[in-house]
Amino acid sequence: MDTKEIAAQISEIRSNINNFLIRELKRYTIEGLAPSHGAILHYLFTNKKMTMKDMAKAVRRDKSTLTALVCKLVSMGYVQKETVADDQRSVTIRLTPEGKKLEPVFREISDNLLQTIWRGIDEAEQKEVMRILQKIGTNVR
Amino acid sequence: MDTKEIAAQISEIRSNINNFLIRELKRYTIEGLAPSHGAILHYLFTNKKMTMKDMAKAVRRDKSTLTALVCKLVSMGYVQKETVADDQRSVTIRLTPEGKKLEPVFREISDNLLQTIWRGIDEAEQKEVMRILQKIGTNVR
DNA sequence: AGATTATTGTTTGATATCCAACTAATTCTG
DNA sequence: CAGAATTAGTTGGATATCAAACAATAATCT
Repeated sequence: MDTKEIAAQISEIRSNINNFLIRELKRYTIEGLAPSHGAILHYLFTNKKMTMKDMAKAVRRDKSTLTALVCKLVSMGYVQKETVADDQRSVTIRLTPEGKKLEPVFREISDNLLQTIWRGIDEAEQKEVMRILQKIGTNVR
Repeated sequence: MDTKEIAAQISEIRSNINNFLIRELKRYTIEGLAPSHGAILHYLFTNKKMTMKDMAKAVRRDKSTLTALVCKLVSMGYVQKETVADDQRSVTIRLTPEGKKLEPVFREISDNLLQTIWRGIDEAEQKEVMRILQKIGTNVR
């Protein structure tokens, strides 16, 4: 494949990964969640509590996008918001008990995805491609 | 970088490429066009005439998305539509004279992008990463 | 302390995107 | 050949996304 098609290839892989995740979420009957919501939950599984600002940075989305995404997670009962005592501007988000129940499902979906992506690609190749992708990432930043 | 972060890395690179293209398009005073419009034009530079169906497949977008994208290009005067004589369902699109003028600009933007992406990555590495990305692409399809 | 500046999050408006339902035209089939 | 099935494109509805404008609070400076 021509090296000129790198952008198209990256774009297609991203799109396929997205579809994979949406399909998997459906399969586990978690309908209506997008990968971005999954990313938020992912961070909450390890962090317990984060401000909107930090989460926006973590999931690399605009703060206004995060407002909408979190709003949906709250309405679905997976996440709750609370204002910070010492800084009334800040809002933290955390998992509800219902949200915590999602962790094993997400872990499994994540494992499935990684196994699918790296199928037939040995560890040395994986490391090599990650190294170059990181370089590309900084190049185009 | 951990191989588990492949999805996030792919996603970020795509996003950065998109931003790069939007920035470049602005720089050349082609405001209001998204990379998807650029992809359509790109195919019209080499193909002269394509049906909506074929173009949707080429740019990997839903046909309804293509309707909207082409609609915008038409309204901006870069593209024109015409129904096919022997199949009244089909519509072909082609560049207007105004649209043809964009070719050198797009060629330059495309060259800039490729040069940016591959900076400091030698040809063997480029080939290797493309090979593995292609494998990933089929894995996750 | 009071005024200015910076930060945090929400709201609003615009757009790309997909899916499902639809229309119109063509092709297939019995 | 007439009815059924397929195909090409559009329309409508939903959503993720960003940027800009805004409100509220905190920090800084004079």
